[in-house]
Amino acid sequence: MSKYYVTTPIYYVNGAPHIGHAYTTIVADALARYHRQRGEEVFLLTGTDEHGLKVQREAEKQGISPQQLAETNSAKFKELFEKLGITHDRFIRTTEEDHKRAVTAMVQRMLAAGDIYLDKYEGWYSAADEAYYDASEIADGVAIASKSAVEWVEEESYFFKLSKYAQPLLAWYNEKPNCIAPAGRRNEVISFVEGGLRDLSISRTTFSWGVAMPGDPKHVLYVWVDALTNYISAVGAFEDEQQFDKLWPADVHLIGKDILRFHAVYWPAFLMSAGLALPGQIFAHGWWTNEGEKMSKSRGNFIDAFELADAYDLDVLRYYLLREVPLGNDGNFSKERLVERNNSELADNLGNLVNRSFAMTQRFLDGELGGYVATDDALDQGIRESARATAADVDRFMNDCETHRAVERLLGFSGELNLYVQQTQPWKLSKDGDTERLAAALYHVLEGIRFIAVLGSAFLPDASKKILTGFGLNAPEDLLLSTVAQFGKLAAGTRLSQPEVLFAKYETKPKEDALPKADKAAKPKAENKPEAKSDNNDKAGLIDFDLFGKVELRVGLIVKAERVEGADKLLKLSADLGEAELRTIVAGIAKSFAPEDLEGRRVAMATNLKPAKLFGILSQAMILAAETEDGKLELAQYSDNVKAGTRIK
RNA sequence: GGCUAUGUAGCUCAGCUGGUUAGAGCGAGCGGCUCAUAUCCGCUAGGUCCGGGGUUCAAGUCCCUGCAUAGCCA
Repeated sequence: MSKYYVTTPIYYVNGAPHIGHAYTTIVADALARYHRQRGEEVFLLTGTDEHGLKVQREAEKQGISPQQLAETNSAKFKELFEKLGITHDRFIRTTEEDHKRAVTAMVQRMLAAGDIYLDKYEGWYSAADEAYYDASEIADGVAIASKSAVEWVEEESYFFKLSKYAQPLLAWYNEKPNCIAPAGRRNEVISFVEGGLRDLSISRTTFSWGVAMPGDPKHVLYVWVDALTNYISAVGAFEDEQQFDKLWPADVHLIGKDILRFHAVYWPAFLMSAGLALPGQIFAHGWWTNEGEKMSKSRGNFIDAFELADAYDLDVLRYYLLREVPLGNDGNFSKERLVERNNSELADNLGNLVNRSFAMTQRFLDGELGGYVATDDALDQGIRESARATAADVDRFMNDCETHRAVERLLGFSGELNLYVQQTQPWKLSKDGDTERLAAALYHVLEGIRFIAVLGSAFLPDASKKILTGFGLNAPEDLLLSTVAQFGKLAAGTRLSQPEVLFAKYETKPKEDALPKADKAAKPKAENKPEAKSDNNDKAGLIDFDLFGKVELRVGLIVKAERVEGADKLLKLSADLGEAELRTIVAGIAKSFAPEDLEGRRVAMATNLKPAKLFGILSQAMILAAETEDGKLELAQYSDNVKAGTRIK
């Protein structure tokens, strides 16, 4: 049985998990799930990096032990991954005993190879960055790049003969063109190594929270020797030969682009020194920005991973992250895009396809599936061919870690199935009593849906499960890719049960709260030609739903009301519409209401009308009112149960 | 500053080794169906393929150059 070993980085426990942590881990999880479907023996590794000066200092600050701090923060990551439904096979912590033993053994091997020597290090060091800087990189006592303080340090340190490995590394990059991906990253690494490698300091004497240098315990092994070794310690290096031989080398180390050098240069060099095999591939993915803004500590705009998991359906979040951006590119996390993708691709396209197909089978065939017939019909043949091609394409894309293409392909097939339904028109076949053709058509759609459910299970595990359950396919084997090796496996006589709605639509939020109100309403483009197009629809007096949908009605809480000087019919109102600022409304209702009667009322307002100036006051919404027989006005009113700003539909 | 990418319809992007009228999805407009989560299907966008020069019978697709953006340079 072939195996697949995929890793995420281990996450440093000095901060809260954010979108980046969630992303890497979700990608790795999708890859792992897919390979499990192939029937491979899969090992998905993630975990936390817990040693180092920063943890030690933070713990001192909090008055707790480094171990306690690591414990608490590591638990957050573990909790996150449970929440995200990550199917890791091990969550490793660098404070675990077997890991520490492996680190020691690793260094002993490197010592035995003659690659480690004792020397003195001097230079500018930043504790915040845990990095040394060249004199050219600092100014005014701070590192130019990170703005963190540096200090001049001289200390005894063990060094790894990295310089010795420049040529072997270049040979490796050359022999295995895919060992570093994407290709652009590979070029970066090559040009870096071609520039020559300096030996690497691998120990510190300035702190103690870590694994001791074998034979010289006043030295602590520096972060990367310790951390990188997790990839082998987690699978039994130096201890469980059977497991280690089976799983190592890893097939993919999935990492963020910021730690590329450590993985593409140091790590293979360490492995060469220790006489161990090199990983199959190091894949560096990009960063997410937050609504177009770079996330940074100074901005304080990290997207909290827990909030993300709470805000969106897990399938939708996975889908969005995997679909929006090719692995390796930077991406922009935009709520609007996520909602758009959910609504149009998941809900409208796939969700509705499943819903309509099951419903038709229920209604026209009493929920019972006919058997598979390899019909001659060209449309049917097209679906079969597409199903086959989709399976093949998804497989190829997953081999290349092109999750966005795999997902895109699946949705493309879903679109083809929608088209097929439109073309075969089962409702018409039912009416005409053509049950044979009807059964064949629905069979093809449903079998196509089963392909999507199986092939998409790594991306949309929950939805996939709901669909398969609808077919009565609940066994773990029903997920295997072998079940989509041929078209036509859905058994005759299968009784369907309608799955619940797979993807609910999210409301599209107006989200222009930040803009001045006048600008907001001035935006609609139709304004340039105001009169031209108004009389198309109203011949019949009916309007489209779309048109109605454009009218934004909301519940506004009147917080203040006053008379408008010089106008006996007008009141000036300030209303809370759940926005950052109150809106001003000028309403012609003074004859029916005293200002004090209105304050505190929640009433219906049209909120996306073009603002109008009345008596020099800009009115930014309109109140809905009905006239009584005696000419008084009454408002459309809501109780306190309805929050200010709620959309009326 | 050096090196490397990228710059294609309103938005997000495909366009392999140069070759008929430059594509997709979303958005927008119009029309059709009614099984379905008001969903689905069809038609419509007339875009200096960043600017300039060159190679070629023929260039988003190759070369040079300029501009812009991004990444790497311990």
